[in-house]
Amino acid sequence: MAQADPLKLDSMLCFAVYAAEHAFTRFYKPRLEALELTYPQYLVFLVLWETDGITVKALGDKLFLDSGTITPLVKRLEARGLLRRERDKQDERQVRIYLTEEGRALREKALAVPLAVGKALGGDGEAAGMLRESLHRLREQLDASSDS
Amino acid sequence: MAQADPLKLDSMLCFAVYAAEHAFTRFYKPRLEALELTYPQYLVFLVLWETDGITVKALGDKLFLDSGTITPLVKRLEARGLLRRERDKQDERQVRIYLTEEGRALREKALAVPLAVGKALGGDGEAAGMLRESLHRLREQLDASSDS
DNA sequence: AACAATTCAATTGTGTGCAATAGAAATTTC
DNA sequence: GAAATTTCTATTGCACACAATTGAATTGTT
Repeated sequence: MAQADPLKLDSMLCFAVYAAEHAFTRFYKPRLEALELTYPQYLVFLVLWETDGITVKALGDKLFLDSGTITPLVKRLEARGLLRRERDKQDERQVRIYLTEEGRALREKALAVPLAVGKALGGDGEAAGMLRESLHRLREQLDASSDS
Repeated sequence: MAQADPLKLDSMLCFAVYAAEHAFTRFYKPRLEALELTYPQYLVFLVLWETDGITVKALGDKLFLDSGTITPLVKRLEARGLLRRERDKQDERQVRIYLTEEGRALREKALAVPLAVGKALGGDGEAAGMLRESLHRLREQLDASSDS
């Protein structure tokens, strides 16, 4: 049966995504207080712990953020001594981001965060994995249509 | 099999939600240009077209936004003559929001937007419906844990 | 009725997020 | 190898988004 009212808020996938995203941010906030990180800052560290020395561009590509967001975000983290920005010697257009000892050390505290998520969601993580893949496909479909 | 690295970005449900939300915003942006609305402004109108005369508080509850976000957002729409804010006579703490004729007229143009989404996602909408319900449950689980 | 507690909208301050632009550096084209 | 194009970071301006606070209005208590 087709939707009677095509503009009904609660029937919209976009709003379900929007609301879930805010719920995640609210959920993370108190859990990230021990690290003194905001959620986007936490995402930056997830990338850096995997790939130290990444360029600003590559970081933005991974997180789907542009330089207008990344640059000030990373600068705040640099001001706190958690990382260091350095222009690439081979290609001086690029700026590479390196963790400081303090930034690397944050990782230990961060391990508690995904545990809290797992606890909140319950289950064995299979349902969460399926949902994650559905969202991945959704993002690809939306991005593919955005170009055209 | 449990996740080898619990801090791997691409394995995280939170990031899948985060990225999908941004993709939706990017997707909507050009589609909402005909209405000259941002995505959050569009959400406000979805509510108002359903429930004209709603209070600022109730609007915030529906969209999971607080007064610090809603108040300036609605004021911008009022400045453009799309709606009108009026203090409730019975309870003067409350401000009710009423559509103007121009705000009501926007609805016609808005009908094209969900059609574009349906086209981008393909299918009969069943998969989208399932995904929407999964996200709804996810939000409830996160909010329930946020309180505690 | 008087006072305390609660509710609600608005404001301030900080941190994203993106469009548009600027400017430096590298690459391509000729 | 000089000029045009592209790539990359940074900046500016505008719009969310939330925490914390304020102040007005209402409700609850005695």
